Amino acid sequence: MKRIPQRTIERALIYIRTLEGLLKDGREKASSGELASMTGFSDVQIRKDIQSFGRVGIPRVGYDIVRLKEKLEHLILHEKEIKAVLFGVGNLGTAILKYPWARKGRIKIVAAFDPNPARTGRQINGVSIYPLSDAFSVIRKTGAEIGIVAVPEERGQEVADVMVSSGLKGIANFAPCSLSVPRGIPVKNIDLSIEFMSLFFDSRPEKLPRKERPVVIT
Amino acid sequence: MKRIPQRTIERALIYIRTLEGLLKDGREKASSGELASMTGFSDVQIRKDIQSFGRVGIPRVGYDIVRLKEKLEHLILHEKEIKAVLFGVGNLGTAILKYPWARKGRIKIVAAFDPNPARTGRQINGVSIYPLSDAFSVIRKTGAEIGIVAVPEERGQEVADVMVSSGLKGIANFAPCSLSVPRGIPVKNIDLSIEFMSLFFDSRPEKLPRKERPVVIT
DNA sequence: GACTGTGAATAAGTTCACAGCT
DNA sequence: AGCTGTGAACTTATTCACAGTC
Repeated sequence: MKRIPQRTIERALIYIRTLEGLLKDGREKASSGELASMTGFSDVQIRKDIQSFGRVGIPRVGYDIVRLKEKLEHLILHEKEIKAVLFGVGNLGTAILKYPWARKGRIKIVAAFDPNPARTGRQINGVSIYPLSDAFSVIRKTGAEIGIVAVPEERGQEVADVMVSSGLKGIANFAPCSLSVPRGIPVKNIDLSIEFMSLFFDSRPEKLPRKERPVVIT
Repeated sequence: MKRIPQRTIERALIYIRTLEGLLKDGREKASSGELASMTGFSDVQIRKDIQSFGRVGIPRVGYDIVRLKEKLEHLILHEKEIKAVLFGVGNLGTAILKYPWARKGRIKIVAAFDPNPARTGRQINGVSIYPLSDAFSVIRKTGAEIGIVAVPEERGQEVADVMVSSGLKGIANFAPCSLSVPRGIPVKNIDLSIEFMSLFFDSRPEKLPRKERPVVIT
C-alpha cells in the first residue's frame, strides 16, 4: 500500500472529529463538499486525502460516515499502543489529562508527575500523579516511551533532563521554551500560539483560485 | 520584498523562543547548526528561513542573537494589534490566558467569557471574566475580532453561535469538536493531539538523506 | 576551517480538469 | 445531474552543492 502523506495524516484527525459530530446529529452520509465547508479545506483536497485510504465513497451519494470514520481510524490505530507520561499538572497539564485521547489513536497517558506535593497522590481522569522523584522508577515500570512537558517555562529544562535520564525516547513540549536534549531524542515543540497565528497569515492577498489570477504570457 | 513562505512563518515563532532561551543563558551568537540541534530542524532549513529576512548572519561567527530575534519579531509584529476574546475559563482556557502572548506578535486577549457564575467577575492575568450573556456588548465595545473556543465539546456549538452573532470575524477552536459556522468566517481547529501525533508518524522509514538512497538508473 | 548565503535539483503538496459511476 | 476518483499541471517546501566571506 502507498505511503500516506504527512499532511493527510494531520487532517485525518480533523476529519474524524467532524464525522463524529455528524454521527451525533444522526447523519449517515456526507459528501466531500459538505465536509469541505465544515472543515475549511477544499473538496478536492478531501477527496484526495480519502483516496489514500482506498475507495470508500459512492458517486452521487457521498461517503458512508461510519465506514469512512473506520477507515481513517484504522490508519491511526494500526500501530501498537504508545504510552506517554505527563510532567506538570497545572492548568495546561490538567487539560491535557482530560483530553479525549482515547478517541485519537492509541496514545495512552499512563502516569503524571508534578513537583508540587499538594498535587501528588491524586488521580485525574484515571491517571495517578506522582512526585517528580518517582519519575525514573515509574517510567521504567510502565514502559512509557514519550514524555509530555506541561510545566512553567522556568522548569522546562529541569524536567527535560529528568525525562532524558529516565530513558524516554521522545518529548512533546507544550511549554513556551526551548529544551536542549541529546541528539537522537526528538522534541516536538507544540506552541499554542502558532496554529492560532496562522489564522491571520493565511489570509494573504493571492489566495485566489489560479483561474482568477492574471495570466502572464511568457 | 519577497513573500515569506507560510512554513517559515510557523517556524519563526519557534526560532524566537529558542533565541530567547539562549539570551537568558547570556549567549550572544548562535550558528545555524546550533539552532538546528536545538529546534530539530535542519541547519540548511534554518539558513533558508533566515534568508527570507535579509542578510543577518556573519560567516565564521554565526548570527547575532539580538539582531536575529529583532528581525524575526519584526515580521510577526508588522501588522496592527489583533484583539481576541476567550470563551471558556476551565483548565485549558486558564492556560491560554496565562500564555505569554505578549511575546508572540500582537495578539491581545481583551476579555473572557464563561457560563459558570463562579468564575465570572474575577480576573486572570489582567483579563476580566464575564458571563456569556455579556458577550455581544463586550465584543462590540472592545472591537475584538477573533474568538477562541476553549469550552467542553458539548458547549462548542452553542458558543460558536454566540461568537458569530456577536460579529467576530474568525474563530480559533481548541475544543475537540467540529463547529459549524456560516461560510466566510474562518475556523482554525487546533487539536492538542495533532502535532503530538506527528512525533510518531514523522519517523517513517525513508527519512534517509537523499544521498544514501539507492540510485535508480533510467 | 568554519561559517553564511543561494541557485539548482528534488520532493511534497495542492489544484485543475475530466473520466466514470449511478 | 451530481457525486467520487485520479492523472497531470502547478505550486510550495526542502535538500543539495557549492560559492563567498571572515
